[in-house]
Amino acid sequence: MQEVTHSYLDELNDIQRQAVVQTEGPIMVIAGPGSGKTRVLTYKIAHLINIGVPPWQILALTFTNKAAREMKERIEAVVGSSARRVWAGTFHSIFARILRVEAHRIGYPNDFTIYDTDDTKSLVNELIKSMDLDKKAYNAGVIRSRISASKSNLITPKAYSQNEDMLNYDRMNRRPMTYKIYEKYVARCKRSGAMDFDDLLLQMFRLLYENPDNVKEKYQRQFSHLLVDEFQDTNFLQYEILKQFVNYEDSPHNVCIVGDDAQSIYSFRGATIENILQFETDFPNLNTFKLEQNYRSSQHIVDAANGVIGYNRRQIDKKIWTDKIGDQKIKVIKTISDNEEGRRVADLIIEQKHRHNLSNSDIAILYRTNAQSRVFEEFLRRQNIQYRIYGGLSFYQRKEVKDLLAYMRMTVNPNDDEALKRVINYPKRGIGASTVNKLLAIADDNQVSLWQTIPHVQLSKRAMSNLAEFAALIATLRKHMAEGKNAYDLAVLISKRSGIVSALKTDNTMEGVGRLENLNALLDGVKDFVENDEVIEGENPLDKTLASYLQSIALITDMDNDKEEKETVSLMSTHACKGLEFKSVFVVGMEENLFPSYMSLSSPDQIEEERRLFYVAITRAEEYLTITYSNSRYQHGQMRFNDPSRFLEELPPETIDSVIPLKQKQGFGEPKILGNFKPTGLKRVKKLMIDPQNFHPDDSSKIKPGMRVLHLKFGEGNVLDIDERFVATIEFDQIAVNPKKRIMLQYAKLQILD
DNA sequence: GGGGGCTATGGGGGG
DNA sequence: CATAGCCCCC
Repeated sequence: MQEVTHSYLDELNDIQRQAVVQTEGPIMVIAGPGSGKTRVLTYKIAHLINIGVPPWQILALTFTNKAAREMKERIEAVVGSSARRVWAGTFHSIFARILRVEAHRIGYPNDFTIYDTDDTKSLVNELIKSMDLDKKAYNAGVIRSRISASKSNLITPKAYSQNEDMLNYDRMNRRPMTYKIYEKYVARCKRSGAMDFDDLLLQMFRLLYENPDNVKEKYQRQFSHLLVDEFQDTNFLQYEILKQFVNYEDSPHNVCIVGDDAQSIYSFRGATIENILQFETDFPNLNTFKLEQNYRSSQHIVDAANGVIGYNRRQIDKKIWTDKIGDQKIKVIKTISDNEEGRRVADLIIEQKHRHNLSNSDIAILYRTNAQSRVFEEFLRRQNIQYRIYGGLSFYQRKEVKDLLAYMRMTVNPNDDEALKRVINYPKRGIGASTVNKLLAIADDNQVSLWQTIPHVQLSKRAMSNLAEFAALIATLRKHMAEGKNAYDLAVLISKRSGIVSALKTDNTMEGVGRLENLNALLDGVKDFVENDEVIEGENPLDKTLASYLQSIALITDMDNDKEEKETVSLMSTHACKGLEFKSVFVVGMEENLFPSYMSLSSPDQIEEERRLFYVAITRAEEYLTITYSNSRYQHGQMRFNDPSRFLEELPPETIDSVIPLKQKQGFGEPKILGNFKPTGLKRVKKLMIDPQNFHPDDSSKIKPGMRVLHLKFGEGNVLDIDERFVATIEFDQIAVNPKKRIMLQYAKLQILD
């Protein structure tokens, strides 16, 4: 009725608009690459808010934090700051947030630890060892993924132990005790007050399904409208949770899923396209919208993508088209070695930048495996081209960072067995494997955490006193936490008291210095967290506890860092590139055994998934697409000779520029590092409005309405109002979107200007 | 219990 | 090639 008055609707094509303005009932949007999918999602949410749906009743589940953040920013540009109260985030982060409030209802502490992949692997390894199993047959990674897959399909340890198919499969692979490891694994996580990534989904499901204190109705009422992005990448469990939210008596089924079967690339972690088909069955009065116009790529790229994906058998019928002008064909380049490939790509980047006036940020290099990034780094560095690697080892996975985080985890939740194992003897305090094994045995007998066994263990005098010292350390840290110290003060205290800092200070090697820098970067990050003083209207008051900090970082990935950073060439895996676009894209390493991966060659389904992955990669390009492959490359430490990828033959010939003949060049000799590049991971790039040197915050109790003040991040502004909770409303001059910020004076760093 | 040096082994994508 | 795990010696 009022839709005509909303100007953003003019920015949509007919189909997009129909999908946006239908605000009731189930909707499915099949969205080809570059078809304005994000635009539909964001405008749909903006539209819901405009017609009066409270933002906090909207739940939007995305695939990455980055996608959620961008979506929120774009909604905010349309409807203002109320957009921030939309529940937008990844499945994992949204459910973690809910579980922080509700976990006690299903037998977990609300301050539960989140185990990352390393933690779970270490736990599985420990169980394999303690059960005296052959660790060749029982590969921790394989067992871990069996457990993960079981959870994702709602198969409990009990169901597993009664499932003849799964047992047979394990027997055939000479690991019949897998079910037992699974059972012990679950018990261990439980008594450690820990959830792994799958638990964030599984326990969320349990919470809704078992429905203690009618908690399900609470969330069904709260979330009146659900939206799911990248639905093709959801697994069985995620879909079951979705249905728990949506299916109840007289439910309006306000659920909108957006996805593209052709871009389903995560079956290895349980994603299933079946969910799309199932959705059509489960919601028969569904309206389906197909977005087929591609606004991103030029004709040849779209033709190539259509050509390639046509080789897949099963797919939802659609035809992607574009009216973008441009006769740029796809370049396919063959090189003699992986080194040569790196050099050619770097040279071409220089050339493109000059010839087409591109900047670094217009360019991406996409590879199948993260290990391929090395040669490109090397040559980009030589050419003095700024770059950034996304993915790979994230900052939070570095050893020294994990060590300090483990102490923080122990402080928040001392029952966290994995954290305890990590730090009980780091820095060295004379508590070795035999002591830990004793603790493990007692813990197992009594089904308690390692921490809880400490008062009961019998050891030699010396071991006892070492152990008592460790326990006292943790108890002291916990005392400080109970006294209300904020996360930063605690983190500094922990880094000193634990001895981590002094241990690293004695190491004067380059590595040691780097580690210390990383620790400081971590502490800076905690400081950042504590000093963030912006209040989001209607949200809980700012929580600066260590537990809250740990929660805030548990689910961030390498993709989420440094969003402000520009002017770098992006290097990332083909998986990580989903949802992004660049003027110029290089898809490298197009060889058999690499892309498609040798792991996928035996199964037609997996080859099809590799093809979809290639489809995703090439559709990132707006204007220039360059594909390279190499005659030879170092793989697994030795020289390999792979054939060109089968996917190259599937590119329609008329979309390809003549294959550029291989040019032999002399080698460069020893690589010379030209400097001026930054190591990845430890940067903390925050846009500051002013030079911190010139910033001298005043006592915030002196701040009064009408004053002119300076804020480190937001710049100059006028204090409009201060309410009874000492939250100031300040309008900042240089903030374009929503210049009025709510700042909690308790944490505020403000300098008075007049 | 700690540390150094050697051997064996595995090496995909990510929340 | 990188790392985990093992053995041996202190």
